[in-house]
Amino acid sequence: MAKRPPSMFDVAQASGVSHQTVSRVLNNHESVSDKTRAKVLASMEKLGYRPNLAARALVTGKSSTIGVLSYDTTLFGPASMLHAIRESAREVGYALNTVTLKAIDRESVENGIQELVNAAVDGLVIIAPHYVGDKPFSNIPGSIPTVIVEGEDVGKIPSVNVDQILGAQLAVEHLISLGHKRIAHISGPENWFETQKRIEGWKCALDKSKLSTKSIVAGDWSARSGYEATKEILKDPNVTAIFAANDSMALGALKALSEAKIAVPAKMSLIGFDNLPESEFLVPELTTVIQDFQEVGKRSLDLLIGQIEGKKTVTKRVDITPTLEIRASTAQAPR
Amino acid sequence: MAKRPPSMFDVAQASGVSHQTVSRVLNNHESVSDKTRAKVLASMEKLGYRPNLAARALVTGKSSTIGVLSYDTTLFGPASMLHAIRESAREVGYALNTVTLKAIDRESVENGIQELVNAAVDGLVIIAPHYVGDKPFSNIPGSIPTVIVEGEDVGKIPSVNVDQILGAQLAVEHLISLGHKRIAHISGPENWFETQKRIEGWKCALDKSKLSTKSIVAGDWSARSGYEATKEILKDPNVTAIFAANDSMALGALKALSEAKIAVPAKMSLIGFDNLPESEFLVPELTTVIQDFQEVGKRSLDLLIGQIEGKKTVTKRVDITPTLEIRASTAQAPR
DNA sequence: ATAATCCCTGTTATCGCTAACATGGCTTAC
DNA sequence: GTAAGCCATGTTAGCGATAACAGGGATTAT
Repeated sequence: MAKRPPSMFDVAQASGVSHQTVSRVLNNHESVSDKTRAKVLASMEKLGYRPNLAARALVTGKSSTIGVLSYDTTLFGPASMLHAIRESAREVGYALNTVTLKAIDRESVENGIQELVNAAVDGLVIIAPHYVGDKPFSNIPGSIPTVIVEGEDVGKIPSVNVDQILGAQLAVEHLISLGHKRIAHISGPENWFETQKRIEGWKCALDKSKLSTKSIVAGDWSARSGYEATKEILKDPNVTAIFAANDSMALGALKALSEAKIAVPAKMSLIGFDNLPESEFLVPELTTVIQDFQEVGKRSLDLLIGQIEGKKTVTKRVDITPTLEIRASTAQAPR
Repeated sequence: MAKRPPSMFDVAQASGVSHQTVSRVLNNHESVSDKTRAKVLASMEKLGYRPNLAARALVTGKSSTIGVLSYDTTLFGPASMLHAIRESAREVGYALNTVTLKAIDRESVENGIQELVNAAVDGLVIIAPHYVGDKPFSNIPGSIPTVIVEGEDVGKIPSVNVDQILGAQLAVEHLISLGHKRIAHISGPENWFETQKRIEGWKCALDKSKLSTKSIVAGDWSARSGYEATKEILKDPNVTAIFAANDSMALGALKALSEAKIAVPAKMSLIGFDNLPESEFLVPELTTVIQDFQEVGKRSLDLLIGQIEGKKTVTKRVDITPTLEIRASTAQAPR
């Protein structure tokens, strides 16, 4: 009843060749005559042959699987990157093994890495944009190709990064050009690289224009935190613009501003980061910084595959440039 | 240099036993003396031994991998379910192999299934909530345990479903109880089960109250489509409430209403579905129907594992009850 | 005391595939 | 015409684990 699925030997027998020839056909080896190849392919089709990946993995030592370590995949950013990575991986014949981090301390990250290493992944993509200490990850075997996404490249691991500082600068300079003098920032959680970089870009832009007042409140990326942070910021009546480190927090800010009866953008300009699909349909349409998550995911995988296939020219670092999308939530500073 | 990782034989040698004893220790086989076990465990630790999963998969015929077929994982719903499934799977020692569907026709679904079957998954979770024809999926080998999430159980495949009809009824009845007579519906894309069920619930609730006017416009789940649909709906000045089939479309509706200078909820009540994390921070806070995606994911996996481990009592169908979350976007119908 | 039983451990075969080497027929070169 | 070379194919040997059976020593039963 539950008979085994056909193996190479079955195919070999059915087409009157050796199993090795079947293997050669399967791997597109060149020295197989067209006639034999056709015969074998026909038998495979007829028997419904499917190669046993475990057997192949065992003998080649390659699992054709890429490990991805990521933080909360229900967030738009990670979800988008993961999606792009998955698609790209599929195109080149790799499956994904994803481990999701619950906490963001060093130990969790190393445990996650260990788990993927144990699963014998051929390569590793680490999307764990938190600061977890100065030391490079100790438990990535030297033999496993790795790419870090949106993380500081401790050690010499190739990485793909969006230029967060530039993104923040674009946002803040836009506000400055509209005449805003006091521009508050709702940042992300402290131990994220993205948080630090965006703060840096914000500060840098303010400094360039000799604006010394830097009011900042930390959020946690959630709409709720943006809402709370904004209430805090509003205690300073001189603030005329808010730069939120992501769109969700900007959305929360919008609510707080609405409750305080402060019109956006007439009395307060607001700018976000990420460009959620919904952001264009907020009231008012949210000005934001676009980072192309798809591109980040795709490039990460390219970089990783490059390493795995052992290309000579290994790029050490890929930078993605964010762009400013000006919509209706930013306007001239009120006089 | 690139020396092989230690195998069972290395561990066996280091601890002076046979490789089979090492295997027994690894699989917690009972008849191994405590002394031997300790010795072997020590050697494993010392050598940094990691079992080769490919070898195990080859001999046991089990890959310890579960295949998940899903549609657009950047959407909140699928992403949440996937997350829950992943976590639950990890707890019981299974990895996930996810294939994402680009299109929603029958062929794509069957191709996706084929891909996962080829990858020798031990079980299959299909999150493909589209209507793809009456026939059961032909290419799921009878031997592969399967669970369908949010789909019609064609054939006899166990499924996990949120009671979408009930959810829609809760929403619409809430509007009716507030005195609304003309309640428009922005539906999802036609070939989704969820779309059909929510339409059914909406119609059913209207019928119960003898409200015969049923204006409906289809969207595609996106905020943009909700925005467009609402502009269409507003051509009928008698509509006083809109039931959107998800929160994103409700968000788009909010924008269209704002542009038309129709106050929510004073002149128009609005209700969504899904409860996005952001929905509570929209202006006004969005009344919505909560479906517990986490629970759906978790239960799906439980059901699948039950089948895989061959439990006798196989539940055929799990129903999850949605709940209505009343917030500020719904109010008494204007007189 | 001898046989039966059980516990623990070892030996051998096997899973399905690829790598490496072996072989045999045919072309090419001198 | 024979050596050399090449192409297409076959043969053998593992990869690292588990399964099934075999066996030896201690304990228990007769």
